[in-house]
Amino acid sequence: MSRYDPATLEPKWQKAWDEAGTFLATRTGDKPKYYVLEMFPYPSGRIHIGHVRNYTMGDVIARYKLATGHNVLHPMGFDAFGMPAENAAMENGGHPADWIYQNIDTMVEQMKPLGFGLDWSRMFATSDPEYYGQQQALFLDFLKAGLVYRKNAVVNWDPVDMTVLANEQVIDGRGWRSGAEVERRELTQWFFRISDFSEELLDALDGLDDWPAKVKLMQANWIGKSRGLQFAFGLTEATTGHDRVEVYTTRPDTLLGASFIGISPDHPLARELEAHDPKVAEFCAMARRGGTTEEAIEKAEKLGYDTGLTCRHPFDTSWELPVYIANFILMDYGTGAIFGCPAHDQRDLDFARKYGLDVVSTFVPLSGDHVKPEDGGDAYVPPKTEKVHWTLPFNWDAEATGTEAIDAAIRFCEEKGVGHGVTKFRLRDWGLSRQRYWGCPIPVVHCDTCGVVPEKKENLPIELPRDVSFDVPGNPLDRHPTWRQTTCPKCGGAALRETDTMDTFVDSSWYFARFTAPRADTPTDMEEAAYWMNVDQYIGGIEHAILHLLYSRFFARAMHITGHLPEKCKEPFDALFTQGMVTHAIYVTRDENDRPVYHFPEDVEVHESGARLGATGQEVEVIPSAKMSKSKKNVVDPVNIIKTYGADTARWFVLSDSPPERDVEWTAAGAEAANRHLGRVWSLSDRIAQMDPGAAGEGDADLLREMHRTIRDVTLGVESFGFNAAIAKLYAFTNTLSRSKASHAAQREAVMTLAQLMSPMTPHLAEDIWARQGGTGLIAEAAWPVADEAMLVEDTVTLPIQINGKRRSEITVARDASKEEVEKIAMADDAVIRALDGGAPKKVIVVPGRIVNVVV
RNA sequence: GCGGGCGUGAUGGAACUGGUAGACAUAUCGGACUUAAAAUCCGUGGGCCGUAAGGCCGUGGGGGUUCAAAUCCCCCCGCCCGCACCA
Repeated sequence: MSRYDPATLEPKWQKAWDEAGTFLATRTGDKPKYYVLEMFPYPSGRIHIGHVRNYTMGDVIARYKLATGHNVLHPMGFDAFGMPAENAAMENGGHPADWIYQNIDTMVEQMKPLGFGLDWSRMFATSDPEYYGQQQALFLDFLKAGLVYRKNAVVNWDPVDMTVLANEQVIDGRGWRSGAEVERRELTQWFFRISDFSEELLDALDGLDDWPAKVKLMQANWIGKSRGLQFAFGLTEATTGHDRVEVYTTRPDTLLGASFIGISPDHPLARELEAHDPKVAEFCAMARRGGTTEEAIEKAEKLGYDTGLTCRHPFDTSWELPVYIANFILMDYGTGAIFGCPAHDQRDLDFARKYGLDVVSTFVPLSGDHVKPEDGGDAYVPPKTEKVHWTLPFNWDAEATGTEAIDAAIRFCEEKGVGHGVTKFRLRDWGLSRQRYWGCPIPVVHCDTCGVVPEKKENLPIELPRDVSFDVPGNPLDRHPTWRQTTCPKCGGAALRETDTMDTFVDSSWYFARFTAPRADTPTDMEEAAYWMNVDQYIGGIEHAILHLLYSRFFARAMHITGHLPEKCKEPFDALFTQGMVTHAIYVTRDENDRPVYHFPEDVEVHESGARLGATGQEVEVIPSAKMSKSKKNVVDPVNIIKTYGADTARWFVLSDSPPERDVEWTAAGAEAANRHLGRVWSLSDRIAQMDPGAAGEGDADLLREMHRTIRDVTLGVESFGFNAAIAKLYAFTNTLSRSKASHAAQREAVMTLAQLMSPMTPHLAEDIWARQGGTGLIAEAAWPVADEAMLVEDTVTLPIQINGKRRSEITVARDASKEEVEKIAMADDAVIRALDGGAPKKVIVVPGRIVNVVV
C-alpha cells in the first residue's frame, strides 16, 4: 500500500503545470477574463508565512476562476525600492541592488515550491530600469498635464547627521542613529495634485460595492470633507503687514464661546513676530522640535505663547481675544489659525485651563445631569446630529442639532458680511520627493538659464549610478562626482540633475497596470490594459487601507488623463479583500535581571501541563497570538513547513480555522492535524481506487446528495471568501465518504469531486487523486463541478419551536407547509402543551422555513 | 490624541438578511486494534443542578430595543490597524 508523499508528488505536478503552461495568462477564445492580484511583496529576503496565506487566497480564486472558464491573469512581482536595501548597504557594505536582487532570487525560489498558479513570465521588480524608466515617462506626462508641481514642505531634519529622516527613523523625537533632537525643516519638494481630486475620490467610493465598508469609511474620513466658515478676526493693533487673522472653523455655531485665537508657529504672523522678538523665536524653535507626524504633534503637550496681541470678536467689537502661538496648529490645514472654544473641545479646554482663559458654554444637553466645563466638567462634545439646548445661539431655535446650528451660523455670518461658508478637505497633496538613493530618479534637470526642465523621453530611463557608497549619511546622488552633471534638454547648456528620488508609493501605484503588458516600451499597452483591467479581485493587508489604495486610485485617474489607461480604469480595483495576519505564540523566559529572553517555537516543547525548553526543560511563559516578529522569535519559516509537511498542508492550514479577514494563529498541532487530514484523504482515494470497479453497494443516492450539497457550499464559500467554512464542509464530506458503503462508481465520482473541490487549496494532492482515479487531463484545467439543483431540494424541514424565545422542541413539517399548518402542528407539540398548561398562547410567531415562537 | 476594526467553550472558530449558539477542527478523556507504541477507527467534548426526564446560566463587562440579539443601539474595558518619509 502506498502513502501520501508530498515530497515526490508536489514537484511532479508543478512540472506538469509548467509544461502545460496552465497559468500563463492568455487571451484565448471568447472566455471572460479574470484578473486576480495580491499586493506584491517587499523583497526582504525570505518569504513569511503571512505571504503564504495571502498568496494562497489569491491562488484559490485564480484556480477557481480558471476552472469556471475564465482567462485568468495572476501575476507576481516585487516592490523593490525603499530604505531597507540602503540600510543593509550601510550596515554590511555591499550595494542595494545586489542585496535586493539576491533577495528576489531567494524569494522566488521559496515561493515556487508552494505551487501557486502564477504567470511567472510577467514578473518584474520596480527597481528594474525597464519598470522605473516607464514610471519616469509617466511622471513627465503628469508634469505636462499639470498634475505635478513643486512647493516647500516640512521634513524631519537630523541636525547632527545633516540628513532627512523618515518618520520611522525618528524615535521619541530623536534621530535613530545620531540621537539628536529632530527639527522640522522646510525643503522644496515635488508634489502630485491629489487634492484636486478630493471630491471625486470621495464620491467614487460609493460605487465601490465590493470593497469592505470599513476601508471606504477610513478613506472617506481621511479625505475629510468639511463644511465650515472662513472669516477674519481683526487685530486690535495692526502690526507690520498684518491687520487680521484669517481662520477656518467647522464649528461657527460656537463662535460666541470663543476665548482665544491660536496660530501655527509657521503662520506668517508668527514668522513676523519671530523675526523681531527673541522670546517668540525661542518658543517657535521649541515648537518646531520633534517629528512631523500628526500623531507626534497631537500627543505632544499642548503649549502656547501669548503674543500680547488681541483680536476683536466679529459680533462684539468690545470683546477682545488674546492671540496665542500654539504648537498643535498645523500650517498646512485650513488657514493655519483657529479660534478656541474651550467649552466644546477638550483640547481647547485643556489649553484654556493651562493659560487661565475664559470658558463659555454655548449649549447644554436637553436633559440630565450636566456639569458645565466652566464649572469643572469635561468639554461637552455631543454628536452633531444630537439635539441640544442652546444658551448662546445667533438666530436658530433654542433646541437644535449641531448640524442645524452650523448651517444657520454660516448663513447668519454671510448675511452679516462676516466670512463665507467654504468646503475644505483634509487630504493634502502627495509629496513624492525623497532625499535617498534607492528609488526612481525624478527625471528633471536644473538649468541656470531655463530653470527646472523635464528630461526628454528618449533619454529615459535616467538610471541610478552604480558606483555609490553609504559610508556617510545623506543622499549618495548628491555627492556623486559625475552623475549630476548633464546638459539642459532645452538650451543644451550645462545643467544639474534632480537628485531626489520618488516615494516608493509611486512604484506601487501603477504596477497592477504594468502587469497587463510588462514588457511594453510605453508604460502600458492600451489594448492589453483595456482587455485585462480592472483588477477583478485585489487582496492585501488592511494596513494599506488608506495610503496605497488612495494613491493608486489617484494614479489610475492621472493615467487616464494622460492617455495611459482607458476611462473604465479610473477605479482600478473592482473588488478588494483585506486579509488578516498569521500570528504565533511567543515563548519567553527571564534572565537573571528579569529581562525577557525569547525562544524559537522549534526549541520549545508544548504539553498540556505547560511549555518547556526542549534542551534544558526550563519552564517557558507562553504569550498567545502575537504578530510575528523576528525580535520576538515567534516566526515560522514556510521553507521548514514545506520540508516537513509539504506545500498543500501549509496552504490547507492557513486557510482553515480562521476566517480570511481575521488573524490566524499558526500552531504546530494545527499544521500536523492538517497534514494528517490530507493523508486520510489520500488513503481514502487509494482505497477507492483499489475497489472492484463493478462493486455494488448501498446508499449511492445519499452519498451523491451529500456530494451535491458540498459542491454548493464549497462553491459559495470560495466565491465569498469563506475559505474556512468551505474547508469545514470538505472535512464533513470526507467523513461522510469514508463511512459510505456506496458502490464503486458512486464513491469514485464522490472522491473525484472531492479532489476538484479541494484543488484550489491543495492542488498537488488533487491532481494526484484525479490521476489515480483515471481522470482526464489536469484537474487544474478541468471544469468546476456544478451542483444539481434537483438533488438539493428536501421534502421536509425541521423547525425549532421556541417558547418565550427559548428553544424547547422541534417539529418536522412539509417544506411547503402553510403558516396555519405549521402553527397547528406546533400547538400539538408536547413541549408547547406543557408550557401552555391548558391556557391560550399570547402570541404565536411563525417564520416559514425558519422558526416558531410561542409566547405564553 | 484622532480615524477604523475586532472580542463566542480549554483552543482556532461556525451561525445566511435579527430566527435551534458552539458546525468543522484541535486538546482532553473513554473504547477498539496492537506483545507494546505510533498510526488508524469509534465515542466524549460550554458551565452548573439532576440517576434520568429535564431545568438554570452562557457569545469581553454594563444597560437598552424586540415575540426573538453573538448579530441592532448606548456606555465601558482589552487587543489590533492607520495617522501622509516603513513597506
